[in-house]
Amino acid sequence: MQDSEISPAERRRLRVRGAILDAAEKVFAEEGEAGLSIRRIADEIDYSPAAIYKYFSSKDDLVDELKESFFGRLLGAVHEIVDRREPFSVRARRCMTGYVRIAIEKPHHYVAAFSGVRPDAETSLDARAFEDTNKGRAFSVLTDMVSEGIEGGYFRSDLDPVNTAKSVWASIHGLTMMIAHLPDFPATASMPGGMNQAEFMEFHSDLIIRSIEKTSGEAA
Amino acid sequence: MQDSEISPAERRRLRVRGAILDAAEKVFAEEGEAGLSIRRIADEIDYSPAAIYKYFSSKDDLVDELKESFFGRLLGAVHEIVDRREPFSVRARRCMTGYVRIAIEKPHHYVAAFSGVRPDAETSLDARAFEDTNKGRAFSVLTDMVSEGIEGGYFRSDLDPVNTAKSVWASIHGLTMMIAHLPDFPATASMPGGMNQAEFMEFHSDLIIRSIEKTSGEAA
DNA sequence: TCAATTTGTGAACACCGTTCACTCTGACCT
DNA sequence: AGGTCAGAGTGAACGGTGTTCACAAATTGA
Repeated sequence: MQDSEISPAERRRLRVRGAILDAAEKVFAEEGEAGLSIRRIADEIDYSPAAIYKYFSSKDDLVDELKESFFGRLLGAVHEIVDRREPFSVRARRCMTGYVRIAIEKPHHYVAAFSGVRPDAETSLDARAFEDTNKGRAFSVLTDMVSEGIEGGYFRSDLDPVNTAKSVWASIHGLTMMIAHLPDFPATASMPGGMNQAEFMEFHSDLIIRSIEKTSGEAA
Repeated sequence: MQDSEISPAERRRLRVRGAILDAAEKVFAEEGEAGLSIRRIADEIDYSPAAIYKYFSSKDDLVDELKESFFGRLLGAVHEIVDRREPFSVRARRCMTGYVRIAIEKPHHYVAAFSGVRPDAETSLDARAFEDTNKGRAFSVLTDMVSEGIEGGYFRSDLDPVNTAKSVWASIHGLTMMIAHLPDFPATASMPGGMNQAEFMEFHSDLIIRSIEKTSGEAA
């Protein structure tokens, strides 16, 4: 064991690396991927632009790490909701509204996290890799939630959990993207007394749940 | 009337403008917004880069026109579906699946069309402007469809058409974005016999419709 | 025919991501 | 202690971007 397994110079390296990520995170949150430049980060931490390449092999690499860590926080938040000791019905709802709520706290992050369209698309994600992603893990949480609902008799028993989870995810994702892209999404000028964001999130979640929940007169 | 109201030099101008848009459209469809550059367009039409600025005030302007015209085509296609002489139930379904199907024929266009996040977000769309947009008109078509469903007794009568249309739009939009970003979206390696894209679109639409349709034992 | 408007251009500006030869510092080994 | 060597950090450069501007060429109108 000697002393701490990892030490003197290694720590400095991690500190600088962290500073780069912090600076990038700050700029990214405020101005999005467009406002983020290597030179800008370098200015922020008083280094030369070239220095950053000693810590990240490319800007894409750096940004990927930002996205992944964001999705990690999102995953953690959703997980926390799902694991609560509460009736399934409230957990299911909060799982959806929570996803949207947390995601849109950092709209640029969320949008960017889904913009990983590789031009070639050559077997872009082979599921093995996908499940090693925070995005993949978030999907797993959703699948588990749906499975629990089916097994618990809350959701229709003729539904396939995986496909259902995908559909639910798509619907939630859609609302999130809408709000992220159209900053005052649910608002409508031609309807002054309309819903606010929170109310609409509830409304949307209601509809989603209604689409998969067991109809009243059905056997378990 | 003399001759054609608009003529000799004006036509040449429109022709060049069109050529620029065509070249841009081609590159954009193939390589997305990333691969599109003013110099690239200029090369394609054998003009100097500066020449383009005699026809468009900025690259954003040019791209906006591309997006708007794409959404116009999408709108037209959806409209065509909605206006068909068919039972409401099939029109409603095809309206959704058609939206997704046509949108993902040009993934780059669709994604870009929703990426108009103005950094300041200062009253970005004041509804008056929104309804003058093809995006806005597409939303109107959806609202009308929902209204028709409610009035015809197909959908729950306690639903507000505007908010319901927004929710449906969000869900459809979500699936479209999923497919656009994750090229082989519905696929799952851990589930070999999974649905293909078309099947999943039907499945997703089924769930959406089920969430808003009248439950069996209910009065009109 | 002459003047005026418009179309097109080449060069430049300021930015971008990235690379490379280079210096310098700090750790390690004898 | 001195010498070596990996690594951090840098300035300059390359090729790319959107955009501007003064200027030349062409087309229009009178």
